[in-house]
Amino acid sequence: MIGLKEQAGTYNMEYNEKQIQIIDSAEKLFSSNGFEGTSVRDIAHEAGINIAMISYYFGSKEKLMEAVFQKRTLNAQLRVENLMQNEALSPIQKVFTLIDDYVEKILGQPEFHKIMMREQMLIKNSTISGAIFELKKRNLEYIKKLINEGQKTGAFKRNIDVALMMGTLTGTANNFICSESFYKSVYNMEDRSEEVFQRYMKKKLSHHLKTLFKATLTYDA
Amino acid sequence: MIGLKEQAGTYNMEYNEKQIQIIDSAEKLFSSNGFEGTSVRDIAHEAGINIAMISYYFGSKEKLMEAVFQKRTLNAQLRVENLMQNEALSPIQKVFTLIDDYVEKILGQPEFHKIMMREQMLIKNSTISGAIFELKKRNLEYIKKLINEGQKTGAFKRNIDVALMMGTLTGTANNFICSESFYKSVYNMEDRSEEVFQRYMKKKLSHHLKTLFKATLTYDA
Amino acid sequence: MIGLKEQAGTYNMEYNEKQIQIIDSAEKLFSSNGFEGTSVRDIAHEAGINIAMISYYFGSKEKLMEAVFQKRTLNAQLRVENLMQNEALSPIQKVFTLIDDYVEKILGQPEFHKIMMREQMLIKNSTISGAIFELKKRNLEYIKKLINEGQKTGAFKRNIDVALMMGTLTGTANNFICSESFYKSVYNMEDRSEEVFQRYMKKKLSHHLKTLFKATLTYDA
Amino acid sequence: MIGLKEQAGTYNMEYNEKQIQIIDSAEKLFSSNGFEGTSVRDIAHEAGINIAMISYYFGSKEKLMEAVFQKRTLNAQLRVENLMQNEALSPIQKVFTLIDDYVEKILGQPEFHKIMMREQMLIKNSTISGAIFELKKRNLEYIKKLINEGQKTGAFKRNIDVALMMGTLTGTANNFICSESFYKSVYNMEDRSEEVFQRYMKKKLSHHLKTLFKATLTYDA
DNA sequence: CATGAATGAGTGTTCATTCAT
DNA sequence: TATGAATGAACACTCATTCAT
Repeated sequence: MIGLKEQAGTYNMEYNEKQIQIIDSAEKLFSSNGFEGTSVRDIAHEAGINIAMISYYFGSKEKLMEAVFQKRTLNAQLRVENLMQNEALSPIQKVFTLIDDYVEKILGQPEFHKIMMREQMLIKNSTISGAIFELKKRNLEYIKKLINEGQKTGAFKRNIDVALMMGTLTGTANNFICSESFYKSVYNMEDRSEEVFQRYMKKKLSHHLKTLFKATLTYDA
Repeated sequence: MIGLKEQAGTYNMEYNEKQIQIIDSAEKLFSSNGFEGTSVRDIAHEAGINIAMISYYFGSKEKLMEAVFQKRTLNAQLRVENLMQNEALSPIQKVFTLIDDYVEKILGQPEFHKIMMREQMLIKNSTISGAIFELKKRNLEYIKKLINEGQKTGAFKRNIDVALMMGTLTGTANNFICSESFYKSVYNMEDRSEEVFQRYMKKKLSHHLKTLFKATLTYDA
Repeated sequence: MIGLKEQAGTYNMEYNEKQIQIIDSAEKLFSSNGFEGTSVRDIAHEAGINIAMISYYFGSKEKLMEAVFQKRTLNAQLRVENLMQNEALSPIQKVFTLIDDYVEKILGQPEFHKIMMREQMLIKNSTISGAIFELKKRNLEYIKKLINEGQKTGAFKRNIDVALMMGTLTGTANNFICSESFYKSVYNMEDRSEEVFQRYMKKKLSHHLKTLFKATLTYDA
Repeated sequence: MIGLKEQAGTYNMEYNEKQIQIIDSAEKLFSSNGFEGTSVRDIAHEAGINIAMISYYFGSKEKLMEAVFQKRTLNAQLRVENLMQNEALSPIQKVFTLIDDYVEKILGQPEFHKIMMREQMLIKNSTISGAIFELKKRNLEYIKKLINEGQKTGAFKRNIDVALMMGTLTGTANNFICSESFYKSVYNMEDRSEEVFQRYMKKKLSHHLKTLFKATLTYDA
């Protein structure tokens, strides 16, 4: 309990092996079965630890959820910021990089993003949904700047709804991870390994989004 | 229990007043609080009926969920079929109609679509996720035909990934209903009535998707 | 664990600083929230020591309780013995001194006496309730002697039930500490400091009991 | 649950057989082992009912406690009121009746009064301790009137602290039920049946208190 | 000598469901 | 047909205690 208070809310908290085990198991189960659909017993069993440890380490099931969230969100922000400041890339190249990054991230960690989606969907505002809100707002600002850049140089057309474009990016990717089996069937890849399928889809999804964005950002209707 | 077996799985089942009350309450609560986050007691209370009625009428909480799903999905299919057969519309007009239809439907019944999303996300295949799968497959075939039509007339370019286009349509719309409060904030409409905001967003979202689709379908990179 | 066995049951055991901290915190919390209502975590936190120390020093929560009891009871006995042997006082003066002593003791350490009351009430015989039993028996004998003295000199009337008189003394005082807020309200002293109220009540209670005892011991019905 | 709300707080609530079983078992166990020392599982087992029934019928363990309290307190008040209005009795006769009543009640239901004592002792104000507070206040007023009556007729002396007299009455009786085994030993009645001992002690305790009160109320120091 | 980590049994409560009527 | 009563399993969480260091 003592350790708990010291760590709560900090970003540099370092988890020990058991805590990481718990967080990973929680991530997996939350995203498979939902927050409510996952019991602390399930998590403890999956992680191979005693039930009481979860309360011991994280205080509560919800706090554990927050830990899952924080641990994963941490680095995402930094990457976007760096990209924006890279002056070697043209606006459209930046957009493409953004797409590649996002597709890579979301297809590489589908479980985690499912959790985030689920949290967003809830009406009652959890700590987490608030954090997601802030994250999106920040990202929106960065991307707005990026689009503006392109518009100034004439590379992008005017009248672009950046928020909805962002919604299309995340929405399309989220849609994919929620419908993996559907896409597997569509592309006749039911028998391929998960890895092969994922690599294939990363390419496809990335290409699709790039086409989409390039057309929309540059094509004058 | 007797009535149950006769009804299960049929499409033309007619529900009595109480059953409809139950289904409506269930839809509302499931989408607000999730499937696991909603208790049968909550549903019974919301519907103003006895707890036991739910098991009595629907057999189980899950079966009730299926009933919610079936009731709402029923008509959707017919509309798509009709649209496809309408020879008065050009392919792009059909695409636009499809978009309008979908936006109208999803923003008009966000609760229901949230349920569907949640079900899709689950790993363990429920009856419902299977039904969603089939629904999507059918829709995909229709839309593929529609795109082909356009490609034949030269209105649409080649190399279009219809499945992912569909994913973009549904994904963008789903993303919106999951992030309503985010968009409200982005468009500075926190103080507007729910109705006004919804009407505004229907237009915006529809326009965005049309631009997106027109550019992507017709612009040759 | 090693030190434990040596200490258990002895009367002259000397506690170190930490142990005294623990005992004091335990006394405070036990009397506020009851034995079952107090967790070792609470005690550890109150005492500012590690949870494990309690088991380490005292073996168990119950043994800690016994330590609380023993520490406080130790000196009480000696004072009664001394009083009885004081030949300078008349029987009624001894009774009055006894009353003053008891009131002083019980109002000065209400927490501790609440614990004792609680232990006495329990059906299942704890080590402590046994110790209380013995304590009361010894005290009864002393007081019987005292009353007999007075009866021999004719100062006290015959037919006095000493056990019940003792019950009245302790019962009245105990009743007070269990109903402090009631008495505070009765005497309109809600706003006075705890100290002022306690001093006031010591006087009142002492006077009341003296009147009671004098009347009962000397008044011939 | 529905029935619960209708009944809560009412005085005329009628409990069904199972509810009474639960209340009786709860009373027994609470008074033996304390509130915290009694688990709902214990109560369920003692009452021979399912654990869940306790929450079902009473909402919570605490509410059950309140039910125990309310059920028993109900009639006590009425009896005191009636006694006060009885014009056939002299003040001292009323006091004696009060004593007889109280002794009868408390020795007849020692378990229940132990619960009340325990609740009173707690620092954190429960609903019950509040109810006890009110009960005592009301009773104090009645008894004050009674004493005043006696003082007007000259039967009782002046300068009587009614609150503390009441404290002596309840304190002495409470002390007895908390120390039954002590008194059994004192009066050498360890081998007598519970019934015989109780009858004997009712007489003794009643006599003691009457002597005490008569002496104190009438003897002019 | 001292403690953070860990445990398994226990807590009160809520769950979806079934039973008796 | 309809329901209040009842159930056993499960829930998140806390407990006093022990262990490894």
